Amino acid sequence: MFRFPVSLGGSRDETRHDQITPLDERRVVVGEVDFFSDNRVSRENINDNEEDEANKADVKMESSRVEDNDRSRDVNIGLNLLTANTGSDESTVDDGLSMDMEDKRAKFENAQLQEELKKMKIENQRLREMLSQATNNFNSLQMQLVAVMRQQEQRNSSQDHLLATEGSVEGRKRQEVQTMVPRQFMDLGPSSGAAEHDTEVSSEERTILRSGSPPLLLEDSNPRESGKRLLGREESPESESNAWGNPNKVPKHNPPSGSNNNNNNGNRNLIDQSAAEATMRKARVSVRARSEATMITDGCQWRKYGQKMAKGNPCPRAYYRCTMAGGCPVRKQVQRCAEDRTILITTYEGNHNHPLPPAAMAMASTTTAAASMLLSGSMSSQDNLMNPTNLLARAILPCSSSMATISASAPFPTITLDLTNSSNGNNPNMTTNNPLMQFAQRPGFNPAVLPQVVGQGLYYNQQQSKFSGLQLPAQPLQMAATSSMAENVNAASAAIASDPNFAAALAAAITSIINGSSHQNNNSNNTNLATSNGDNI
DNA sequence: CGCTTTTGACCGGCGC
DNA sequence: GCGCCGGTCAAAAGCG
Repeated sequence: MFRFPVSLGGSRDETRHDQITPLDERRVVVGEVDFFSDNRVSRENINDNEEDEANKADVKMESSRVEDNDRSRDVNIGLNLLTANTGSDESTVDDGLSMDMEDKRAKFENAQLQEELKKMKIENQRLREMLSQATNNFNSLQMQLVAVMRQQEQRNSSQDHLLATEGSVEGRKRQEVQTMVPRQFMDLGPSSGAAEHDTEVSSEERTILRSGSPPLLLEDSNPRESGKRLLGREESPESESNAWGNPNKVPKHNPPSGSNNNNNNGNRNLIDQSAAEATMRKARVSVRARSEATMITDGCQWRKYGQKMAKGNPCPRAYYRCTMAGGCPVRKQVQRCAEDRTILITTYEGNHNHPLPPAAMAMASTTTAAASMLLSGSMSSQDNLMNPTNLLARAILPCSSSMATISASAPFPTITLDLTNSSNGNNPNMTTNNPLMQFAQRPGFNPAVLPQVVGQGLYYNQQQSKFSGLQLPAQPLQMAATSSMAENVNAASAAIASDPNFAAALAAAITSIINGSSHQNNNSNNTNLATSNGDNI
């Protein structure tokens, strides 16, 4: 087991430049875009610094707490064993033993003690991973709930008018019909020029978009159903083999559950974990950023294992694998945008199965959160990963019609975090409705640093073991309950400006996007968060 | 010498 | 069945 230097003042200049980890040193690539380089963070932002301090303190508390736990474990274990030892010291039976024997015994017991300690640490690690998994699941459900609430709110507001003008029975019927066929989002795609976006929209996707929406499944419009499905998916022992260990055998779609009935508790968690990994493997998080460098610096250690020329793009696509730990399933693809070669598109897949340095944690948390968010909707249907009722699609597509594409045939759901921020000027509304963009558009704020801001919020939460999920509910629900856009904006802004908990800010931001989408159906033609499920590289 | 990168071969999925 | 394509493998080369 190894520990990374916990330098959570990641957003401060001096820490970044003075405390470069050995890994960082090894991996410095000339000209890389360093998303997490602190000189990108405006020091004018006092709040950020204050939050850093606060989080630093929190993390310190956490680590000290962990140490305390370890100590307490030590004490407990030690007492048992040492008691025997002490007893032997006082025992008249052992009086005849030489000091040499005592010494050997002490050493032996010390070794035993250390062994025990190791086991406990491993167990502790395992428990933490389980807890993290549970948190992810919770987040997913939370997001679904928020989206459903928003939908209902939308329906209610739109139906109020209908009910006022028509008979109540007629209105109720219409409401039911709308509930059954929530296809307004898919319709937006082709009509709003999704295909014209750029080469990120594959020809396949264009075909799909032109050919119209695939049949919609109804389950996802029902919160209970989707929740059930989500749980069913997560609890189903999808596949025992680690998808990453054998990448070629990763099923592109979830096989029917029940293919494996090995449900003894010992394996259950492992199975759930591997199933979750396989699930996360399928979700991709794509980050677009302007960069002349060959690769962005995300704090992780990558090894290139392949390069291919992708169709429709003169720039080669490079494949990287995380090498920070053996068997880490995380991979990423790096490719330049065909239309604008200054844009570097990095696509992440999978979850790290090892501790990460703070800088890497930022991006990892961001991608994990995005993937979880994406999967919370898309994966709830076993029949079709890209069911258009996909939560994220529902949430985001209306306000991102020019960027978001949806295809029923593409293998992997992908969420795109667009940090190029190239067309903000075209849509001033977005700057007020999207707290992420509010962040990015602060004076002196480089949009490329966005993942750091978002990611560290999650990171801090995870490090505090309080977990973002446990803190997410308050604000998203609160936000979803408000119907006024101005309130949303204010709440989101306030959350970011004053709340040291960045995860809450993230939640507010996401919720704001979700809420904002309902107000921007007509005039929004860009966003910094888009979904697609094809290879949009 | 060990690690990383390069690059052609290979494999599986998918459409025709 | 065949070809295309994306993704991965693995041997060779490069590098410190």
